[in-house]
Amino acid sequence: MGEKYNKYSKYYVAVDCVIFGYTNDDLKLLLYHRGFEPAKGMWSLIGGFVGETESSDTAARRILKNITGLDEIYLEQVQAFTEPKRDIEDRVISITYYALIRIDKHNSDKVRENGAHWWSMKALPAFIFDHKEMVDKALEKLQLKAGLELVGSELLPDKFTLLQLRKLYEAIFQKELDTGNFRKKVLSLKVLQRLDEKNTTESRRGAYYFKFIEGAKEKSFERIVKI
Amino acid sequence: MGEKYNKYSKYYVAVDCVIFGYTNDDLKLLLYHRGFEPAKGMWSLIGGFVGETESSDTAARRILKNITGLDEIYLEQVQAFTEPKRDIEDRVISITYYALIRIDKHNSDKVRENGAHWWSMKALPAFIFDHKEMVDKALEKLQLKAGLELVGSELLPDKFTLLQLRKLYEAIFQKELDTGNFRKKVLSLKVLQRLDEKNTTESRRGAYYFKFIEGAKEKSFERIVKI
DNA sequence: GCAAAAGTGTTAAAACTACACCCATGC
DNA sequence: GCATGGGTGTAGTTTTAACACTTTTGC
Repeated sequence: MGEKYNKYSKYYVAVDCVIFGYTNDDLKLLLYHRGFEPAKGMWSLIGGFVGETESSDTAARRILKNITGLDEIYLEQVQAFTEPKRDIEDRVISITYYALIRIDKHNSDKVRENGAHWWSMKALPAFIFDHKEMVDKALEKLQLKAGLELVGSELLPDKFTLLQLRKLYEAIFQKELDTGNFRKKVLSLKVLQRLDEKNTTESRRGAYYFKFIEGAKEKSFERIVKI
Repeated sequence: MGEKYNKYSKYYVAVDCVIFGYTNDDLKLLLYHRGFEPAKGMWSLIGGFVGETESSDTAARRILKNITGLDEIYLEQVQAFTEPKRDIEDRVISITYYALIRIDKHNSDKVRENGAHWWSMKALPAFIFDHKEMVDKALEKLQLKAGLELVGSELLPDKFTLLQLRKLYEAIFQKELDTGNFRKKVLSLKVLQRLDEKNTTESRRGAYYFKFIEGAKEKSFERIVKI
């Protein structure tokens, strides 16, 4: 390696992942419990250091695979957090990502082994360092995405009802949405296909299942929810 | 400092700034000419390394102040670029920012001394490393911002005509906008105040100058240009 | 008089919003 | 029969988009 830069300092570089999942009408985050001082008992995002041969994207995928068993996770960089004293131990630059996880597909034993737990977004615990800020930024970014294109295939089971989809959107935007209007908006995008099968567990009448049409990306930047 | 992390590697951390300015109906970028091999003759964003006591935000402000003489620049983080081999010399993580500069206010002598030049977005030169990608991402982010709130105070002189504002928007979105509709949309936001003074240099008839009303933030997330 | 930008007006289509209302079914 | 979500319909308003037209003034 060259030595042109050696009057400058180097720092540790880590990734932290805001892992969103969705079950039971509830948007959730996968978090680690911190079992040692300092900040023992608080919760942290799942993260790790960036290795010498990998990009931060690759590192995030490695870490996510490790803990959830899943490949091909939807992943987006949020931003870098760089305050010199953000980590108590030493200077660490954190590059934050958010990930969308199908809880029904992930390896829950592995998660448990690793000491991670799913927390509802409605009642999050105390975070270490600047992790709360990371979560806030990640949610903002998720809202931006969900407002411009229909998310769901990354979070819902393969087949789902429009109630489930609406509840997901309500969880993401943390507000209630009109049943009829949401339905019309979503169906107008032509990315969902109705199946000949009904879900009868969530309502008396039963609601048709829908699935995402393979490869049918809605025309970009349709507005789904006004933010 | 602690030694808990010392089995991990450290890397150089730099910031690169995509500096937007606007003059003569033209959106511009401030770039450095690279005077040495490798990649001699190509152009690079303006950047520098992050010091031990500063965050990347602070570093970006320091570098911007150095080259433009300006404090209080509008600055937003774009994202981190982390490919292991993105820099030829050694591994450097780049945290990319974009900045909006009032060209009429900046110190152009200083810029010249530093070997920087303004390039029109319409005809950009060849960039080193991944700097082209940084510019693309920065423009996307600027479009997102400009689509949701009225930018201009950061790029235009204190008083400006609606023609100038529209030309700025056309430069940002790289497409033509309807005169009448743009005018109505922009004025409906109630953030501009018409002055009793006309600009007669850009049209025969003369156009009223406008200025931004101090502190009048439009209600957040109005849509100005559909993206 | 012409060109060029300033500024206003018109109109149809599309999108948004807030509802009302009937349907199907398990309890 | 009633509560619950499923699903459709409607009506008023707002927003968008395209473009016509009138004004002003230097050349």
